[in-house]
Order: sequence, then C-alpha cells, then structure tokens
Amino acid sequence: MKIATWNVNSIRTRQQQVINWLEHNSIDVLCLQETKVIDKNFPQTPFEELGYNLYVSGQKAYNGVAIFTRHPLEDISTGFAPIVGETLAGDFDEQKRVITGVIDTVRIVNLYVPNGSAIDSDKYDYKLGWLAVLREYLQKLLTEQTREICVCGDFNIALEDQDIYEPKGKEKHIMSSPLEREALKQILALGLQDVFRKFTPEGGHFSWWDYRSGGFSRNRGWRIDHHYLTPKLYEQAISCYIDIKPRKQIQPSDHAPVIVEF
DNA sequence: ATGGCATCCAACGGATGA
Repeated sequence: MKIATWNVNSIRTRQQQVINWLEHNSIDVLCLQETKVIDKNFPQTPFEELGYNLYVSGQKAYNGVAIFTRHPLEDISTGFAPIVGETLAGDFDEQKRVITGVIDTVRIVNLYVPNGSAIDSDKYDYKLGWLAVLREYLQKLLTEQTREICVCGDFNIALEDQDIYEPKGKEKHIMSSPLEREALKQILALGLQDVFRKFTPEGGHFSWWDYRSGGFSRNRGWRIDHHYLTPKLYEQAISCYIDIKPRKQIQPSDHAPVIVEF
C-alpha cells in the first residue's frame, strides 16, 4: 500500500498532472493540499474514472484538502471541531485544512498547516495557535483509538537544519523558527515518527522549492511535506521517497509528492 | 530584497503563499 501527500497549489490548474501521475504510480491513498476550490466545483469525475473515492473539504481561492482512496474511507471528519469540540476549535475550522478517515485499520490524517507569513505577523500567531489545537486533536485520536495513524500533509515546517538548502540565518524565517519547530516537536512527542528519516538519514532532500529565483534548478529547497507514523506503522514501512519528477514539468506545483509504502 | 513567481478573484491590482 502506498500513501502519498502532495500540495498541488490548485487542483483545477494541476488536474491533468495529477491524473498523469496517478496513472504512472500505483497510489492507494492520495492526500492533497491547497486544492483552492469549493466542494461543488472540485473536478471529481476524472479521478473517479481512475477508480478513486474522493473526500474533499475546500473553500474559495485558498487552502482546501482532499483524500483520494482506492477503497472507501470510513469515519470521515473535517476540521478540528468533531474531535476536539467547538470550544477548542474556535474559528480555526473556517479555513479548510484538516480531513481524516479510516482505511482498513489505519487512520489517515491529512493536514495543510498554516504558512505563517512572517514571524512578527498575526498569521504566525495563527499558525502557532493552530498547532496547539492540532496537538489536542492528535492526542485525542491517539488516546481514544487503538488503530495506527498516518499524519501527513504540508506542515510548512522544516524540523531540522538538514531539511533546508541553506539553514544559516533561518531562525527568523517562517518554517524554521524555534517556536514552530518546538510546537511540532511537542506534537511528535505524542508518539509519531518521521518515516522519511527511517530510510534517508542525510540532508539535501527537499519537497518544496520557491518558484522565484530559480529555486528548483538551483535546488534551493525545503523538506516541509511529511508522513508522521505511529510506531507499528513506522516499523511496517518499506520505503519513503520524494518524487521530484512532477516538479520538473511545465507549470508545476511548487511542491513535489512524497510517498510512503507498506 | 517590502525583491524574484504563481494562483485566485473578478481585477487588470490585491491577497496569499513559503
């Protein structure tokens, strides 16, 4: 079984590329972020014709997440509120960034973590607040359920310096500032492991490259798209890799898909 | 580098991304 995560930066713009990629890769579960479309306008049919079940949670212009699965999902929910309650979720569910469902004995959690804009901005505070609620959300899922969990998506955080092409001076940069790294480490301390590092200990592997200034051709990248697994799933994983081929195409997403295989 | 490039809305410039 292969579970992929891919920030496509608009599913309507990237529709044909995602179709081509699915036709050439045997993906069982595809978690998408930044679909950027309301649910009724999501291009469902072409993906259903490929044999996928679609579960979407979108909004106009921004954010949006979706899960495609070969076998139907169960126990699906979107946003924080169904798991942590309305009080703790507050207004965070106005932005569509969370969708989850169960396949076989594995719960898939697909996340689009807020970008944060700049470390002295309101959006950065929003990112930290969102991560605090995410911790409660995952703690609930981990303690109330006995099944294994795969938490994947665009985290907009590079946890270690080796996840950045040039880490020097990045402590004041979003995606690598100490507060957001600490917030993510506290989430992983609940009992989740970065499966990419099971197979690839060295740095220099990235999942996002800036469109500007030739980021990709100069390999000025960041590894910010992740699969975090509970221990038994982590043990069962047989590979985890970043597929940079779609990033080389004309009019690509700025992110590459990341795949874990069991 | 308040830079670079891409996407969306419904403008033809502004917001957002990371």
